[in-house]
Amino acid sequence: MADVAEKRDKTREREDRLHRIRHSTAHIMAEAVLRIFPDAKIAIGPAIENGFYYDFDLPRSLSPEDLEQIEELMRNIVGEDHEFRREVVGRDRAAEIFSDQPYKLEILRDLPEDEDVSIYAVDTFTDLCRGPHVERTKEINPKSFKLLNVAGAYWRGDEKRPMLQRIYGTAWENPKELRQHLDWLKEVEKRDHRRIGRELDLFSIHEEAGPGMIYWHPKGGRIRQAVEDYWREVHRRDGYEILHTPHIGKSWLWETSGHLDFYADGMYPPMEMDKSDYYAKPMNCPFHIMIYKTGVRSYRELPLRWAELGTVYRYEKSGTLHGLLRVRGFTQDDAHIFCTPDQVESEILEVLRFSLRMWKAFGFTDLKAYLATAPEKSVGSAQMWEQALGSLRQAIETEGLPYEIDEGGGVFYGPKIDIKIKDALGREWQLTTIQFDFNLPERFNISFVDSDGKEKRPYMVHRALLGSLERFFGVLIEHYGGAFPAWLAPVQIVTIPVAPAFNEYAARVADTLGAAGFRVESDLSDGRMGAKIRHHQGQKVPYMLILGEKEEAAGAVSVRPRSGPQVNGVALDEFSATAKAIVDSKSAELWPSG
RNA sequence: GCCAUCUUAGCUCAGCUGGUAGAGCACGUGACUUGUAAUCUCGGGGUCGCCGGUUCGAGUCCGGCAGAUGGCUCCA
Repeated sequence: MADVAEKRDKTREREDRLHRIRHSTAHIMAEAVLRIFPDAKIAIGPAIENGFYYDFDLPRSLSPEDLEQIEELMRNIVGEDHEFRREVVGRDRAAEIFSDQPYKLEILRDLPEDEDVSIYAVDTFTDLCRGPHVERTKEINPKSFKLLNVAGAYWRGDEKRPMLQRIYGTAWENPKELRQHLDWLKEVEKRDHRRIGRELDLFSIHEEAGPGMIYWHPKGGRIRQAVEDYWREVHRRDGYEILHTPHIGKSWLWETSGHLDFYADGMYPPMEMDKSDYYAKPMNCPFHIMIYKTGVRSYRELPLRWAELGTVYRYEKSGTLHGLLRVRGFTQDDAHIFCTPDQVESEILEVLRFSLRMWKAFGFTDLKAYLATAPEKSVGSAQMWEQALGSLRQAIETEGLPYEIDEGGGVFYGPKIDIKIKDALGREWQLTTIQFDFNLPERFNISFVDSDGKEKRPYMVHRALLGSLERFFGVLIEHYGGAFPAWLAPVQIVTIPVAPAFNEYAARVADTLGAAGFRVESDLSDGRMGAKIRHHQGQKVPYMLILGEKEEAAGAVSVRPRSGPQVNGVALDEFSATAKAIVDSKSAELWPSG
């Protein structure tokens, strides 16, 4: 126990130290920028994950060469070993110091009146700042920070305010950590799903046909099919029914749901037909409610668990689109649960468990939940919020999932759990969401007949586990770097003859394995075997089967798993059985070790 | 949508201060008939993102538009 506490203290100490270093480096950068642009207006410059930034209002835009120059200046300043001096000053004095810094004056104005105002000075640079900082610049290693890029950023994040130039940098305790971080950034770039998507021929996007729209190629389609097959199977097992609903709906539907009032900006504009306006759906829920309303529902038929791989369209601003991760058309793995108040707790627990099982199957085990409570304006009674929140919290705690409470971060129509998953590079992705909806049942006036014969309002829960198939695909690609486990790989096996004389055997083996249910190809092209191995290794095919005279004579194959050493002379039946077991178990391992 | 940068062959990229486009990979062809991460030969392929301007002449300079990239913002 003491060890754990000690370790936690050490971690916190290190984080604190890094925070000081980063924040102080940001100040040094501001000084360097001011030396080059004496008229620059400075905004804010905090420490962030892995580094820092500082926002400036400058007479001209910065170039990469400017960054080099700034970085050089920073090293000089750091090398001169200046002291960081903290001083508490009166407001008037502060206003005087920053009289030609309008952004600082604005911050000063917004600080609570009873709070001390502190300033930090280092060398020639003084900043309005709460701190903390390092004591002297020698605590910053001149070889352990690097400026990364320049980006536009609105003052105070408000698009109506001026656009500033933000310089991002990364800073560490020592050069080795910096190098590791830069390597990590390289790895991130290598795994970029847009690059891998092209290299492995998985998907494409076409500006001339509509940005933000995903075209799944045959190999991407195979992966999607494997995902969907699994998804349908586990939903069936978990008592869900699968729905299919239209892509467009008349304005009545979106007026009733409230989307046109609250969400019109996010919707594609209407198509007019027969004097009615039709909208592409941004969500599936109203359609599911229409199905709910086709009959009188008894408490005996609840809970209803209705799922749909429903393709929705949302207008996303052009600047926000990003590969598969931010798109305008996508397929949600959506479901709506209609249940009685008594069933809420067990339904939520089951949804959460279901979600955890699914993530495990896809190879994600590091999950964290975020529980969002009521925002200022909300619909639904306090008692409903309380019960719903209680069931969410209960479920998280029962499952022992780490979680944080996002106070007031909920949406107006109900509390929710968002689950973030951590990928192989330690990045968090928010995909799963489980949300109560107190709004739509009201608006569409849905009900069930309870055991006492009275009509009551059911609880409605939205949930998407993978989120959207497109976004999930992007995360999956980056998580595995394109080296998918055998059950997901678009091509699971390639047979490679050592020479053309064995083409016939390679084709026969491929046929046999194809008949056994594998996604298999034979490479009978003209190239040398070495070139074929290189090619398919690059395509990250899980199994290459090398076939020559010895193999053919024995009815065997030599297995070259994507990872790990080749296994020679495996009987074809045995290979087939072993590979099938690995595929069926969704294992990340490709071959039994030992 | 906003700021910055970018857009040359299917992909990755060269093309200096303006003088009518080039490499590697990929693809096609022919040869070789091969045992573990690139065999050799020859060849096809680009209205240099689109529109306009400056110029005797624009891939190159200027303007507009589109898209992409890095951010900001948004994501009831």
